[in-house]
Amino acid sequence: MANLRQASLRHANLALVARTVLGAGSPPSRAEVASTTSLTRSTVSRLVDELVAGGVLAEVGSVVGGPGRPGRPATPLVASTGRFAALGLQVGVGHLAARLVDLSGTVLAERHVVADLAGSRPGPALRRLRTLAAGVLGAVPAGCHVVGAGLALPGIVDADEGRLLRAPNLGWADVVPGPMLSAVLGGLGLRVGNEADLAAHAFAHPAPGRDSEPQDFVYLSGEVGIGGAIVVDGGVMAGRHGWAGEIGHVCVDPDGPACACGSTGCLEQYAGRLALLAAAGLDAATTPAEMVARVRDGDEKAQAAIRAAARALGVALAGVVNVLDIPTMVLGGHLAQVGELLAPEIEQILGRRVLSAAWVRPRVVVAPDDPAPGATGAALLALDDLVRDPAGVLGTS
Amino acid sequence: MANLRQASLRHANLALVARTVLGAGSPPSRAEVASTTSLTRSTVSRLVDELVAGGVLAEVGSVVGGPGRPGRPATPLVASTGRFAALGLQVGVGHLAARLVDLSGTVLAERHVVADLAGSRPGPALRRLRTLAAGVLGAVPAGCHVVGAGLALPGIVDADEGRLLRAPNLGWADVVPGPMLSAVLGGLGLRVGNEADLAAHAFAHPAPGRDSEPQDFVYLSGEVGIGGAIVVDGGVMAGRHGWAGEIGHVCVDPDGPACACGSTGCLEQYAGRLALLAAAGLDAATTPAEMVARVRDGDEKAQAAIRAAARALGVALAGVVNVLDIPTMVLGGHLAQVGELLAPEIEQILGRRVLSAAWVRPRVVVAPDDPAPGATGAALLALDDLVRDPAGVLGTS
DNA sequence: CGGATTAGTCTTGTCATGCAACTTATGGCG
DNA sequence: CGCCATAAGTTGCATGACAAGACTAATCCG
Repeated sequence: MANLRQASLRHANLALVARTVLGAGSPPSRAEVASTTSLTRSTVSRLVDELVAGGVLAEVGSVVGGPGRPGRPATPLVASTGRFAALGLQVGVGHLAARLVDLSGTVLAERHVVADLAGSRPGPALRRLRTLAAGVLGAVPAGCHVVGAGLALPGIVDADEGRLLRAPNLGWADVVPGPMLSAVLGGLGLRVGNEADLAAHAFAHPAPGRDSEPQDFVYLSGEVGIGGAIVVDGGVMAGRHGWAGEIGHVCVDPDGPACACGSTGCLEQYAGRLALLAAAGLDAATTPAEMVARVRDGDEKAQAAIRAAARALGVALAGVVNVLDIPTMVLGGHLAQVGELLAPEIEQILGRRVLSAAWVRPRVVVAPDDPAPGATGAALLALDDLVRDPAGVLGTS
Repeated sequence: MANLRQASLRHANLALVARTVLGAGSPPSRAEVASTTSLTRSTVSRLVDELVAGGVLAEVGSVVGGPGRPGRPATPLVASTGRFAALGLQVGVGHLAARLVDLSGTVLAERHVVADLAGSRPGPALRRLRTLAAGVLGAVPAGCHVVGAGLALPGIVDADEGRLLRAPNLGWADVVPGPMLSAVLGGLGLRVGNEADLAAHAFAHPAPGRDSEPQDFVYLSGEVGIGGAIVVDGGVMAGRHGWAGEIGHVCVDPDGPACACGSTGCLEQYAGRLALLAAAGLDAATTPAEMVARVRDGDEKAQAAIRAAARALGVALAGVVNVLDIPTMVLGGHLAQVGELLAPEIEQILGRRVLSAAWVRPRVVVAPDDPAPGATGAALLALDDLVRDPAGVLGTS
């Protein structure tokens, strides 16, 4: 709750103008920005000129003035491409990824490798990630400024200290990845976050400053276990210590099977990837696509496993919806790949178990197939800082 | 996301100064306010003068300047008493209440009646409430301006439309109380809210602009069923439609007893007041104090009922903690009255079932005994508007 | 070619804050 | 008792950000 001086005013309005342009469906003119922000045209003009000079925004060359529309044609404004970018990294249980995303949301460069890191040691894995990051950073175009870096990790993270506290599925505990990567990052400063939180951020924001359709939802990220994130009004709810969203360990049945976390009947024991495959009598290496095929072919054991998973998800999510009043669920990770099978049944259970279902029917959405949404989210998070305070990168701070 | 003009700047800084004074532990001087807000002394002086002239703040007559402390003595500032107030109303299943709370958090007037409203009709009940409100408003001191009114209701509420959608324990559905009370309220405008949400607000804020210790917690409000509220950073999380916090209908055991809401195994079926008494083999009219006495006297059935309730609460709350990372639980309503019995056992279960318990041990707090905290919360909510934008009540808007 | 229309720029005025000097009120010390 | 140090609060001036409205630019249409 800092005080406000005149400069803050300018900063806030710069951010407002930047967000308005970035978030608009089609490139808006200065005049349009003025009318949507209810700033005057003169003020918007001045702020836009600064943002264009600073490389945050750009004027589209092609001037728009269709027939039947008199008057001076507008100069459409867009996020500038390839001027500011951020590095997004991800360590998954089955892969490593690095991405460079720019202010317009374009992926400028990308590296992705499959790697089985279950039970691995952090050092070698982070060295491999460092190589990926170096490759991506080598592809930075001339004149492009990398403003930040983020790392998505599948576990409980202390964001303030940049520390991974515990990642059961990797077998890692108490790891601080920043120093290991700093040789490649230079002075960039690495922001560490939970994979589900960052994937959820990417789902809510296809590009910096832009909002996608559901702005309030619960995101489920399945890789080996099940992670989750709560998104309210486009922002990820971090919780008191940044550990919110551990939906995988919500209790579905107190008398259920024991979980590695020490509790019993956790959701993960029913709908985690390994639990799902085991219940279907399949090998741990079976791909989700194959599982889907078996269910469609009438494999009764696989069908029962899907039904059990959907039931567990329905019970757990109904509790979440009752508590949070967020009636949209997004299935990501392995849950996305079998999402078409799960969604109808989950929706039916939610309809029965959610108190407010009579007014607003909960719905289940399947996330797009992306092997590393956490990397994108990590990059977007760093770029969001720029959007929130564009004055920081302008000459006059 | 409105734009900022110079006036907004002044409004924001007025609010900042007002909050700083109201939220301070001991009455601060202008100079202290300047240093905590990092505004300059001159700016603070000007803003404080305006707030004092407008009746929001007041200077304490007794000037403070102890020995061993040279320099001109400070002029302590406090919230002005009896100049601005708000009306808080509450309809419970067992009572009606009206309170008048002023900007310093002082209750200027109060009326409270016991009434069994289970299965009642809204009209007569609201007429009785109107009488209470009139009584309280009749006690408004001269020169005191009533700035708003709020109403706490035990059910699902549409705050924007001021409509009670459904209150199962009252037997009410689709009621709009505003018009019924407008004769007494004048042009005041009634804000309607969920009882648990407003009680939680009162717990988080003992007075307008003042924060009490836990600023992140889950509040449970037991009357007949169980309501709840999520408080994050001192603010009640409303959810997408304002219906968040229905913890009473979180599923504890999918194979458990049927609930009136249409689901099975809801928390309310284990820890609701009636369920608790039934499990203990006691009459529905038994008071919580009597129940506590029986447990302490060794009544095994009562002890078992408490244990079952604690177990259900533990399971449900563990899910909430895992999802939200809010490790503080506050027991209100009838749960507060048997809270001393429940708290230790709930804490133990949370310790086992919460993933992050190893780092931050969840704790259970018992709310102070107040028959109508929702009424206080409703009044505080209206006063918070004033604190958030004091310019509204000053001469120059 | 001129009028209508809309986009964008420029000039002037307003107003809230920062800055720094000033006034006020008190304690301490010779 | 009187002077000085110290801290609180006030006053006048400079800065800078935005609003208002006039002005210029570019296009369509008749």
